[in-house]
Amino acid sequence: MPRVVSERADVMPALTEVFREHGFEGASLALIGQRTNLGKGSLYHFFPGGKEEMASAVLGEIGAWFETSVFKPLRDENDPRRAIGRMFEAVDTYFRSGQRVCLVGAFALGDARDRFAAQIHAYFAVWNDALRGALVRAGRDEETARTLAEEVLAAIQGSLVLARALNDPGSFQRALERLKARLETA
Amino acid sequence: MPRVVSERADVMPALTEVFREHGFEGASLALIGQRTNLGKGSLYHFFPGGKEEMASAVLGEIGAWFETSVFKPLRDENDPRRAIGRMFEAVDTYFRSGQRVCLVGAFALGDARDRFAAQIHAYFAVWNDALRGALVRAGRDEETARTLAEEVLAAIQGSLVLARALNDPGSFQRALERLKARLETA
DNA sequence: AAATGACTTGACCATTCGGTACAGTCGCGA
DNA sequence: TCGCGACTGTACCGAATGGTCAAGTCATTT
Repeated sequence: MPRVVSERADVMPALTEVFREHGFEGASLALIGQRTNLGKGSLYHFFPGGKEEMASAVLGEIGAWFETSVFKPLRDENDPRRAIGRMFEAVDTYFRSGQRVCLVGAFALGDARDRFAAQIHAYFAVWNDALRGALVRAGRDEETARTLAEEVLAAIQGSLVLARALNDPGSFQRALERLKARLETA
Repeated sequence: MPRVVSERADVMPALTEVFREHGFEGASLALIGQRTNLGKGSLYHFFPGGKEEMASAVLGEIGAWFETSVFKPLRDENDPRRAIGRMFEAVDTYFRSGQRVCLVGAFALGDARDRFAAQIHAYFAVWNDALRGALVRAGRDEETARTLAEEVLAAIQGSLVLARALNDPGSFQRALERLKARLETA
């Protein structure tokens, strides 16, 4: 039998995909095991806390990715308009132009909401804040920026729901285009 | 022991709430039984197809409610602006001003997507169509109406996600106000 | 009053669940 | 070369899962 020494990081992509496709309750250890090519022994070696720790790690990784690829640029980049443009690019890539679902959003709507409330809340709150800040730096007044940021987040999440429900990724792409256009016009 | 003769319709509200709160996988028969005050025997008497038929019935009832309370008025009412206003009222009531989640949206994002693809698709497609039609009758050109309808549906769904994630029903209410304002300005 | 049939109960079934235990297998530092 | 510790597969656990079923209980019909 092959000994494939792996580390936690190696299984994260597969783990993420399983939770994204099946939700928390739907992702059984059996399924996780076969998708990661890891026995329960290994799984519990890397995640002593079991399924809950696995899901939490996935949320953490997603949060970290967005932090470096989206939130931080929104806060730090000199040109806020450029940062916002990059945000849309990153979002489009991440959600595979609407073919992928937002795990955090799915968790928020489902039964995993309470269990991971803090991480789910943080994801959206931090994004909202970073975007609002960038909009202010781009010249919007505080109130408009607040409204716009909330609107953008909701539109992204909602269009992902629609894309998935109607089996039409175009819903997501069109939403992104609309949002870009709206944020560009001063 | 009390004999409480019930019919299918009596258990629908409780059934709906269980699926809404726990999703398809998360709603166990034990949970369903205690929330409906019905033993498995009765449950299987009313829904021979088991959990799947229960969830399907719930989706059907939701669809029917929206059909008579939202879609049909959008299509048939003489004054399309009035119909749209009523749609927002109905939606606000139905989702308890953002404290309730959209079961159809939650199913669309989760693992129940494939199982109930047809019903999920129909819900959004019919709504989209009815709203687009009303917007055209209200004076919008075909293309604007199509875009606006899609935008409204996505905004509603997205703001429900946000409301739930941020634990702030206000996200939903503000979204509804914004949408109302946007659809009123010709 | 007997029969019917919708409704209910609770025991029961095989399967799967998340999780544990443990006997290994190997890479690596001493 | 030896032993430690990281890693892995598998057998196993009790509980819970979705689902079945026989044996009722009654209100209604006849």
